[in-house]
Amino acid sequence: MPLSLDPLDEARRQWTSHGWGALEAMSAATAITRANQLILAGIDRVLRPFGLTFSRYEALVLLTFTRTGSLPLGKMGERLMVHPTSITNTIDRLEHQGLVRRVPHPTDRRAVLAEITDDGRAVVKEATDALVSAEFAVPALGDNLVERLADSLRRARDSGDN
Amino acid sequence: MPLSLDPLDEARRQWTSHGWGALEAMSAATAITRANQLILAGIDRVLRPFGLTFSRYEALVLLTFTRTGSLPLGKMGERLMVHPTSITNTIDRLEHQGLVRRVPHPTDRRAVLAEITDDGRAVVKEATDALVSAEFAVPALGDNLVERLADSLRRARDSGDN
DNA sequence: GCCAACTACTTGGATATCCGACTATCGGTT
DNA sequence: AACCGATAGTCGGATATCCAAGTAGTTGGC
Repeated sequence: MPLSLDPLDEARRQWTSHGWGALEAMSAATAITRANQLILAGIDRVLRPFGLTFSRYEALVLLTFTRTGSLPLGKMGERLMVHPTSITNTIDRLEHQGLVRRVPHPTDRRAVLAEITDDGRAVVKEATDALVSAEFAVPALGDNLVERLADSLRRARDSGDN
Repeated sequence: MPLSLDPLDEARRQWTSHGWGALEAMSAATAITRANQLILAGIDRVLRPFGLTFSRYEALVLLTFTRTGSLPLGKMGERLMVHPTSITNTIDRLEHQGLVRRVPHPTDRRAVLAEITDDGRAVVKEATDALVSAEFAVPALGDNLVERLADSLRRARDSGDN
């Protein structure tokens, strides 16, 4: 699935000729959006045989990285930068798949811990091998787009008033 | 909504200490995912007062950039790199809002053109002004993340076998 | 000129995400 | 000790996205 740069270039051309501003920021935003679409599609395709999506995979990896194999849902949402309700949904599905289980927090009765199961650990291991082999679908972007994206971001930073 | 780089750094540290591979590709994929979450959230917040999402805004801009103010749905899906069914959904909503209308393709009776309305043109103009003022939410990433993201992408390109 | 293969779009079903609102619990203040 | 604001998670509703499958129309080969 090669990305033609034409749409991005065409957008820059049209944007300029309409006299609209913030060209670099627009380019950066658009490039990130497209790159995300490509990478997410590629990663999800690699993960499908394991019955996982990138969201669920990320959640499992997070649990793998803790000493106890468990975390409060809220902490997971913070780390993954998603809304609390998204984590509830993610853990619902992982729990239904038997890859994590909900356990009560030992000291805070409001909180719920997600704890990875043995099955969960096994699946993460296999899925990680597959993702590493696929270089996380980043190569799917192609040298050109990676370079272009990096350039756009640098220029947006340099020209922005942030 | 500042992004702490800690989660990304922490992921790199843990990933390395577990002896997992494709570190740069993983970092690039994760950084793009996070950047996309931030930018999309920022842009959608700017667009909400206009009753638009980024998807619908992009579709309207695409139509604005054509001579006739219209395009076949399939072409739009190609340009925006989304599945045909997503465009159907997007145009459904825009049509319901009165910002575009479906018109039959003059020569191909399979195809459907989406044509921007006067209301659509007016809304795009206002929304664009707002987005330009907000620098497309790219500044929300912060200098650090933009630089880090650009670096990750470059290193992923250099270390990848693509 | 016909039929098979292809193309354009839509429909139905699934997942992920957000927001607003709600319940339960915690903790500091008075 | 009681209360009240803050916190943790869940529920209902909305949007965007994909995939599989279906319908309608087009086109090329024979």
